[in-house]
Amino acid sequence: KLKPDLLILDVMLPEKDGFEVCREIRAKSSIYGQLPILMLTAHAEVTDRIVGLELGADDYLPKPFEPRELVARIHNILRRSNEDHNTREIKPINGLEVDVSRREVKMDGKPLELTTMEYELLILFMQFPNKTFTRDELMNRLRGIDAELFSRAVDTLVSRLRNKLKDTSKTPRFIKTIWGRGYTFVGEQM
Amino acid sequence: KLKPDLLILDVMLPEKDGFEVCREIRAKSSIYGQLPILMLTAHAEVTDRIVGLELGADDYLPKPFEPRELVARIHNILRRSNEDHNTREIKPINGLEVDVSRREVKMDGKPLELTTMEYELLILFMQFPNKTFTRDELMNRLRGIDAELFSRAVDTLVSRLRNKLKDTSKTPRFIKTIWGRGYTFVGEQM
DNA sequence: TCTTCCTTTGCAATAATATTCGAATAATTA
DNA sequence: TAATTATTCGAATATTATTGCAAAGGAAGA
Repeated sequence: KLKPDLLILDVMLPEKDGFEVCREIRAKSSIYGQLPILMLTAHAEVTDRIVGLELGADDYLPKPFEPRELVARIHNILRRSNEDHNTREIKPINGLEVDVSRREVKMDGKPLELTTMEYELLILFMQFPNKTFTRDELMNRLRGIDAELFSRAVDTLVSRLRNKLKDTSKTPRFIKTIWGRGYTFVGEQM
Repeated sequence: KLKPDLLILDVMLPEKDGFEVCREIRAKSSIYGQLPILMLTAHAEVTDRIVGLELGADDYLPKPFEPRELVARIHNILRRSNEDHNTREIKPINGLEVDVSRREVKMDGKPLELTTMEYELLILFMQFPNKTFTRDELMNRLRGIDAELFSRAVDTLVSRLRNKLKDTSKTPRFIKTIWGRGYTFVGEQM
């Protein structure tokens, strides 16, 4: 599964036009509700630009354009969206709080020092509590597509994270092993 | 005192041009370093747009423009920059005091001589204690341009600032390295 | 305005660290 | 018992710290 940082959207599409796509994405406002959108179009008309921006595109670039300008605009959007992106909250679960913008993790109020991978793994888990991830899935989400199938790297990582969370596989407070399948992060208890 | 939310900057100014102003704002003043800037110009040249965006303007609108488009763009920029981009107090932290109006820094009561960059870096840090900045972010806010991705300039700067603060990376009193991510200025201790 | 001197800053090279992977081994579960 | 998972440790990899040097920038004086 892809996790896009930015959508470059051409207005000229075979089925429906880009405006429609843009509106739909913004309207559904699910996971991609805030996905930065850069509209690309041949129409240099002013009205088009207005429509594009009002529909919620983050920027608008008429064709033909200079590659350098495209790059500059992409940089610009990403820089801002990273700041916004960081605002996206992860709900505290079971005594664990994560502040993404500060890259700070607290367990029972005390700050926790995590390495890059440990941190990434944790926020991935916390974004989808109770979802069972296979090792493959985790590998792909954490490192891209080049997952070694027979690697026990994930186990190692989970082990280290558990260790820092003072969690154990036998009586898991946070990360539960789903035997023969993968791992899951336990959400709220009842 | 003014607390602007947005700066609309005309490129055609009597003394110096808007590009210069934009660059200076982005580079010199960390306080307004994040102020959204909308550049306005008669030059419809592509190169102008490139320059404007690379200097850190948030958007660019060539004259003549439709009032509706201006409004749409303003909306757009402000939506993205909901965060408080306004001046923040710089509170003394852990023995470090900064008097912005005098451009004076004191550590444990003794004055400290910092260069421009070191000073800017420090007040940027102190405005957002405990926030983790990536190198990119720091570069953008300090120099106002999209810096080379693989430059270690920030490391150098941090190293020098640490040196003057008598700080070390191993047992940081002020600037902590977040491995694989960037740096953070440690706020109040607990 | 030009020149000179001094400071600052970025870059590159190198040294120092931290992290991550994968194999080996121990432990656990079906 | 056979499979699967947990943990540990060293090697390989990735990232950061520091320092010297040259270029850029600024201030002061001619």
